[in-house]
Amino acid sequence: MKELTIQQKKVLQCIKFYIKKTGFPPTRADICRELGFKSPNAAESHLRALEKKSYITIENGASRGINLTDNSAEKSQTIPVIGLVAAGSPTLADENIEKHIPYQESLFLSEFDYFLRVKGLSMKDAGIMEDDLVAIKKTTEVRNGDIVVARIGDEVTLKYFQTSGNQVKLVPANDDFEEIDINKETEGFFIEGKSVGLIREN
Amino acid sequence: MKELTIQQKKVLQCIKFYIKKTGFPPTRADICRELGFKSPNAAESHLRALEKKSYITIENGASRGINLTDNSAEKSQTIPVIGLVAAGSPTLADENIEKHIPYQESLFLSEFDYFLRVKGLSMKDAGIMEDDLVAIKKTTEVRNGDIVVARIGDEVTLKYFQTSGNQVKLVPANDDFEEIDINKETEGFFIEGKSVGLIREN
DNA sequence: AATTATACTGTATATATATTCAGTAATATT
DNA sequence: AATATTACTGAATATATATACAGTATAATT
Repeated sequence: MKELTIQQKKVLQCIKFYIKKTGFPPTRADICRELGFKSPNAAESHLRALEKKSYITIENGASRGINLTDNSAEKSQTIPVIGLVAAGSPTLADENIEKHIPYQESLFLSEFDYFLRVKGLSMKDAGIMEDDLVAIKKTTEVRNGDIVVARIGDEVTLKYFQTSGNQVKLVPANDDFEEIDINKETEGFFIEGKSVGLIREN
Repeated sequence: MKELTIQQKKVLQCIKFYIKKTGFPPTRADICRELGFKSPNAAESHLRALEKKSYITIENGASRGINLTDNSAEKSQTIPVIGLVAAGSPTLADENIEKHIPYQESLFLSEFDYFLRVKGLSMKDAGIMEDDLVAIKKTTEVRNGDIVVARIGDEVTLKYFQTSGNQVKLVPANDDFEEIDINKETEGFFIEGKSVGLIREN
């Protein structure tokens, strides 16, 4: 995917905004009006550049024949799914991202940043099963009873959160697993976020 | 909402299809080509009729200035959420619908018809908790091991499905509940559909 | 040093498009 | 019985629109 120049980005944004506002794509003249160009050819050449870099397609001869490609879809419209591997941290780096799911505003009651693919059954009694997608909100502000994503060094786990004073308990929802007792100040210990929802795809 | 004539419905469908296909609305000539009219005025007058009945708006003077109104949006774009009450059947009748959720094509691996709001913990060990939303596909073709929505008279339950011969077992995923044994031909017994996914909103 | 891409203005024009007017005809409503 | 609505054909036209051509200028690439 070729990089866009600042002006080309502006034109692409203008097209998206125009479609959102009116329901149909802009003419060359519309783009000029929105962006302050004085010649329709300014819009024309930007459009051809965007076409060349395949952010749009242009139906030749048709009025308003601009079509956004899949490429040019808003990135913030999709949510990454991250695999929870035993000895890996759920970062938003590309290599950890399993796939993207189209974004949906009202899917859960609160906002969230990514989905975590669950491995293992340590939260079974909380109704969280293997391969479920847990919606994670990135935050360090968690309360007792929250289901949190905790990192201890390279290990990342999903557990109930319990704290008193400087001690933290990470409690599994499965008798076959043992709870983790750790000091808040421990090197490498970190709360990545908390669960705000769940999706099971089966 | 005023009723549309058959021809007006065809024109509205044509507009929707054209936008889906090309990304921008049709011209009068496009509509004529699609529907076999020989005069652009045929399209024009249908458009004005659709405008009058507020299924579309028309931006005068603009080419392809047709805009679908909220009225004309496809109803299937939202999914109903139905409450699973102890002594009530999950029908799609208005009084049973709790709310609507915006539709999302790729949310689960297969298609589904509605969400069922879970009451009780009879499927706890399958990771289905109180107030979860189970995505239900309406079908009678279910297999052993599927989680199904079964109706027995006025009662509706979510259970594992097991069959051999003419006998059906509806098995809970919780030792505190008892399994139901029933004959396929029993009066009032019906498989409403099966679970194909789950959402937890907490 | 030559070429290409970016970023425009300004003019011109073929044609794509909306839209009006004049009809015809069948059906529904008042 | 008169009027309005639906459902078109057919022709005409003003204008909306895409698009080419001629320039100017700067920055990046080969």
